[in-house]
Amino acid sequence: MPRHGLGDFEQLILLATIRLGDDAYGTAIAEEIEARTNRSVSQAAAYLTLSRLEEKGWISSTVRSGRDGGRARRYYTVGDEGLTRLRESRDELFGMWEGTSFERSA
Amino acid sequence: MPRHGLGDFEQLILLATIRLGDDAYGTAIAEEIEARTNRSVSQAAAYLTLSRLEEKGWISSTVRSGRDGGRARRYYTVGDEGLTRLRESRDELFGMWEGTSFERSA
DNA sequence: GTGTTTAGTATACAGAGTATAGTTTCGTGA
DNA sequence: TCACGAAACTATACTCTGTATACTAAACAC
Repeated sequence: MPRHGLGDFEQLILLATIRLGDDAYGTAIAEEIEARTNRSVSQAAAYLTLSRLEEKGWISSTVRSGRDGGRARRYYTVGDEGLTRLRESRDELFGMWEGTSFERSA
Repeated sequence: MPRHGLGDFEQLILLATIRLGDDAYGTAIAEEIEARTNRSVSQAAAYLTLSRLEEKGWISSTVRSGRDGGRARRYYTVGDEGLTRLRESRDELFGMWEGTSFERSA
């Protein structure tokens, strides 16, 4: 039973990865989501979701040494598959939100 | 391990219920989602999610006889808890989407 | 009262979300 | 030079959500 699209957390992970661009590694991704959503995100949750997404081929990663020393980091990039899924999720969600009186603002 | 917020499908179900207003019963909710998202939704998926949401107290339901005859239907209404969860999900998602170059359009 | 349609239920299982705990790698300073 | 701490990442376990298949119930038409 393959799933239809993205889970809600997967979506946040992909968006955070895109946002961070060249600096998207595990801990930073978790912090980006925390910062923008006021929701606490454990590192483990982020890492586990990242590796599941990588297994599916929606993102890819490479290890690069930290520039300022420190332990090497695994940096992530969202691939074409991931971008496609994101667009689908966006269309579904925005289509349902539109015109609900919830659509914007607080 | 209670969950943080709404799953993606739960969100669609709540939004469809709000959209349909006075005419929100199981089959119609499934069809509303199909119509607005180009995604196929089985009735069973909709009913199961509706009853789970009701168990949590985020929506409520009453049975009313169909006006045009036919089998009686169970109509759903989103309660305060549900509305609150929806707002939270909206804020999280829109906050992450904003400014990603994915934000709008096709 | 059989057949058809619409509405809803039961069950089972895979997949996504979360928590707790642990390991590895590097820098620092005694 | 090695103990310590911090940052980055891993392992595992478990629950909640998502999905599919199959089934039951009520009303209508004939």
